[in-house]
Amino acid sequence: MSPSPELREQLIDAAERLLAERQVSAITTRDIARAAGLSDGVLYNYFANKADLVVAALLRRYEAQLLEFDAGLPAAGEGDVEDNLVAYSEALFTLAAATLPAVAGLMSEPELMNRFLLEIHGPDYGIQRTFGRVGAYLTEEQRIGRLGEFDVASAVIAFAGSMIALGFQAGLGGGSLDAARAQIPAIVRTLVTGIGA
Amino acid sequence: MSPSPELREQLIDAAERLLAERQVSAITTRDIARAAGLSDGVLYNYFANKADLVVAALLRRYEAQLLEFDAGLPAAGEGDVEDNLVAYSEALFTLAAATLPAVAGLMSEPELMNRFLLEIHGPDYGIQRTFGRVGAYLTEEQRIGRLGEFDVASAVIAFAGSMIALGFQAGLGGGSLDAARAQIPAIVRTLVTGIGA
Amino acid sequence: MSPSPELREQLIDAAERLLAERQVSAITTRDIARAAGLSDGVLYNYFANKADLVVAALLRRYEAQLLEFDAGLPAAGEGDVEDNLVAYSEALFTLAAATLPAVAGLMSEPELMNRFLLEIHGPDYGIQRTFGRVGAYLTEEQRIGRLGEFDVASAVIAFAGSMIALGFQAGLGGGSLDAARAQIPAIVRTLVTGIGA
Amino acid sequence: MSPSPELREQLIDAAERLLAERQVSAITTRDIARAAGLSDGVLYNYFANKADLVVAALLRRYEAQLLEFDAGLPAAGEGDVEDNLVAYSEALFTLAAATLPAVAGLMSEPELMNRFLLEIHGPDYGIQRTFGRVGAYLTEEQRIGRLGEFDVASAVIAFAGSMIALGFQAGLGGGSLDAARAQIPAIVRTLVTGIGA
DNA sequence: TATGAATGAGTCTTCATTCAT
DNA sequence: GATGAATGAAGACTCATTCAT
Repeated sequence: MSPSPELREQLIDAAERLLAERQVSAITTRDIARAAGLSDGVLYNYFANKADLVVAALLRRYEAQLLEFDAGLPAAGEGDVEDNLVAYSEALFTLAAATLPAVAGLMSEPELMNRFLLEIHGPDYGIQRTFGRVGAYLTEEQRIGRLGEFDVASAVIAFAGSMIALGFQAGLGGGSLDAARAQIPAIVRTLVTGIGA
Repeated sequence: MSPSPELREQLIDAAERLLAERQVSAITTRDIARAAGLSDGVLYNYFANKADLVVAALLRRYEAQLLEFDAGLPAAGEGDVEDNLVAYSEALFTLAAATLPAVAGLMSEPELMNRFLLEIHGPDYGIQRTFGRVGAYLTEEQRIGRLGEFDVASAVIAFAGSMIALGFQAGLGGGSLDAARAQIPAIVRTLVTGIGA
Repeated sequence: MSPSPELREQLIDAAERLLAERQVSAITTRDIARAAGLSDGVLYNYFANKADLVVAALLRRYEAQLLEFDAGLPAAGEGDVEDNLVAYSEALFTLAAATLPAVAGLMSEPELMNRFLLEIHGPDYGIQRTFGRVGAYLTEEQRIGRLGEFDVASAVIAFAGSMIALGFQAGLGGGSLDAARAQIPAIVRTLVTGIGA
Repeated sequence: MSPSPELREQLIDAAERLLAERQVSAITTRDIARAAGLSDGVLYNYFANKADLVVAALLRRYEAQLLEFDAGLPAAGEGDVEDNLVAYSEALFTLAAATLPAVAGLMSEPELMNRFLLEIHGPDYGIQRTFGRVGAYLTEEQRIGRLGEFDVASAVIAFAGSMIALGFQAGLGGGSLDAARAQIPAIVRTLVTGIGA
């Protein structure tokens, strides 16, 4: 039907779509084929096996979310520091909310998990990049004196972790993402001022 | 053989044990029966289906970990505040490291996940209780002036989240738990002082 | 239905029966289950996989044929030597005709072939036993002077080989086994007298 | 690309090559197409189906081996009779070693087997020709008195069968072809002198 | 009530064959 | 005629669940 082999794309798209609604283990090769409007066997014309396709879809999904993460992040030295930190935190929150379910779903498939982590652990991917972006911002603001003395690595964990916890609460508790997002400024405030006497 | 239905307990115990080493999806009803030294069918005399048994086992497991969490936490007003916060953080970290894999494993079985969350969202369970414990400590220290002004709910998220992120890093990156644990004091320090100028 | 686990036997029986009419590769697990009047999955309650069941069936089949081979073979020193050699040859022919198709069918499944040969290469099985039986007879007749000087190993190959070739001709050419069997005395005669001037 | 349909030949060549290394059942149409440097579908422009192509390749292969068999066989009346018989036997052994695996492989595909046998049973092919060649030699040597009185047909079976048995032993027992070949003179000697007292 | 054998739907994967370009 | 992507039937194997004993 399609003249050129963009069926590969169709398959990845379909898998990506399904990944957005269900866990990996709840998606069958037939599901993917159906979702792509293709027959059962096509998959194996483009991928060695189900795992290969799923990893491709996960990477695509992840990459898209990373791009979104990068977009529109404020630069150090501009605007209000705390506002900027809120912006960074919101991006982290969005990323966590979109990424965690899929990553968690991977835990039931150790093989997939390993494949995925292997692919993702280049310098351009994932944790490195995300945390790097936040760390770079904090470092720079610190250098120009708009933030105090603190351990940047610890701060990155605190920011990322808070957003992950917020995402978890929303994801698990069934609460809305928006309600969770509303808590971000207060959390940022707390991280900025500290809780010490 | 056994006259009284403590087979139910045996089954839950066995399932709990298996849950400690493998993901839900990698555990078959036969595995559980074998581990319990019982026959394949008993399960259905005490539980409607596999899901019911697994949920029971997860709750048991979770409860045990919560008890451990509670044990030995310092009281407000005693000792050094920051030392106490490190103790709380370590307990949170241990809980996260022990709990996250199992919870993540649940994500592949939406039905189980829902059932589990439903059960867990009583006031005596889970996040409420855990967060409550931390929150109570912070509130009390704040009241007696050993901590400053801050939003307790936000602080709880910051502490819990940092520990979750640390656990994630260790779990996914393949790093050791001990290496991760070593970072706790620095993180607590950051949370106490804040990052503001 | 059946009270005791003789389903294992039923399965082997069914496989053996199918093996008598078709090649291994043309027999599906479902075929075997159907033939045994059982459901698709039973097989895996008694065997690790299809190969295990097939090997068991092949061995059973082979063993039965070996028993038949042994039965009624004349002893050295009794009766007419050439008559005895005809009897041995007929037994070899029967064995070859019954065994070759199945063994040949195995060649398309290297794994099965290896498994089968491994099992069969005990001293009590197969070529060793068969050839040994013929070799022992020849050696004894030679010792008591009812046969001349010759290399026993070579003679065994000549006898067995002739019968295999006869079986092949019948099997492949579509000729009847009886027609082939009728040629045995002449062949034995030739082997006894030799073709030298 | 190629204007004339010698693609047919390319396909047969490729199939023949693959047949030399694997069993029929382990060769896919795609394998053949790839080996021929052609596309998956061409096959069906020149053959009704896979079976047709495979049969053509088997015949080609068989024919080549028969030619090789014919080449360099000694003529009756020349040289030493027993040396000549060894030469014939070696040729038979080589033929058996090269042919049996492929033929055995066919047994898993009854349809192919039948087609192959049908084609092969012309007077110019196969057993007829091979056996005929050996038979003709024996008959002639017998006529000129260099061999004794014996039934030629039986002798042919004895020679061919011994070589087949030797090939089987080597093939199944895992022994080397050379080791098997070394036994040929002793076997020929036995067939010449006979085993009678 | 406990047993554990039997069930059979469901999973991934392979591959001969077709057919639009 | 040649291409090679698409098809879909079929195969081996797993496992939650049932039920006769």
